[in-house]
Amino acid sequence: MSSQDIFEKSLRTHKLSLTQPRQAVFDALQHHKSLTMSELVKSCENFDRASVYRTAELFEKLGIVVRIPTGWKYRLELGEAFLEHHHHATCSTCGASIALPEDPALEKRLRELAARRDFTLTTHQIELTGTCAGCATNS
Amino acid sequence: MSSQDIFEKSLRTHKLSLTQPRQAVFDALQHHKSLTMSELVKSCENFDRASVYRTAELFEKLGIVVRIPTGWKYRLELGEAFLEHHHHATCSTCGASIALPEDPALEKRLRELAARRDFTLTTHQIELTGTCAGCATNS
DNA sequence: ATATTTTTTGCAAAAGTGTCGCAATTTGTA
DNA sequence: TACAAATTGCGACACTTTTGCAAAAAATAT
Ligand SMILES: [Mn+2]
Ligand SMILES: [Mn+2]
Ligand SMILES: [Zn+2]
Ligand SMILES: [Zn+2]
Repeated sequence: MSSQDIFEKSLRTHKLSLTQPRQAVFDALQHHKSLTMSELVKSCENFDRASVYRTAELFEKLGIVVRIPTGWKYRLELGEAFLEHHHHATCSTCGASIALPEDPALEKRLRELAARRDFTLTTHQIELTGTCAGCATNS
Repeated sequence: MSSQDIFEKSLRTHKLSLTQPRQAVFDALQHHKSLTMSELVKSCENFDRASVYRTAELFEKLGIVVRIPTGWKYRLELGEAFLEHHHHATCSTCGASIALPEDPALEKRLRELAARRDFTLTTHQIELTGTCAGCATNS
């Protein structure tokens, strides 16, 4: 089952139309791995800003995209149905967003932490902040 | 040494004035535990928006406040000189924010993860989302 | 295929967010 | 109290995001 299929199925399941702006937003997310809102708007310049915003909000509700907070802005990525679960480190000097390797031990630790507070975990977010290798060298 | 003392000392150390807007921003941060930018601006309505922004930026540089990315906005909290390092689980049903127990093993794991990408860690953020014990029972 | 119904879009306007230069005011110091 | 330096408030500006609504597109029924 291709990403496109999963995408279409998700819309169908929720009785939503597969429209041109929605396809364009999905394509942009597949092509670029990770986008800010303004990058996404630029990628969909044939369509109205408002439509892109509405689509992004909708996709987030459907779990098609996830919002990744990176310092002051946030980035959009395809959700877990399309990409492996992962976290990011954001360089506060150059703004680069670095995907981190999977770490099952870390994930397990989080589940245990939640369990200790009788908290039923549905999702979580980890964001590392600091300086990337490149910026550390050139300073 | 009170929080106020630490605050004043931080300003003095950097040869910065203790002004009315700065005190107001600090007070707001102490009173509310955690604020968005617009909440902070509202809390300091006697002062200009630009001053509040400039103060928030300054405080962040001094480490008096930390920026906590949550979803699409970010929140401001007093930094580690004023509050213990901690993370939260947020109940998506009732909105409760549950402080999590310290977990040195988790913190260590994060440092190791960063190291694997040659990333110099200055700070990090973890946010668990799910259902609290109370809401899980009443549903 | 075409008509009908429903959903979604584009537009235009407005509200919200963050930044900047500069004159006026406040602050620290003597 | 007076002076010099630091900071503020103002006003303007450049985005960014949200909203209502008529027009267009998409889904459904005929
Ligand atoms: Mn990623
Ligand atoms: Mn931590
Ligand atoms: Zn960098
Ligand atoms: Zn709850």
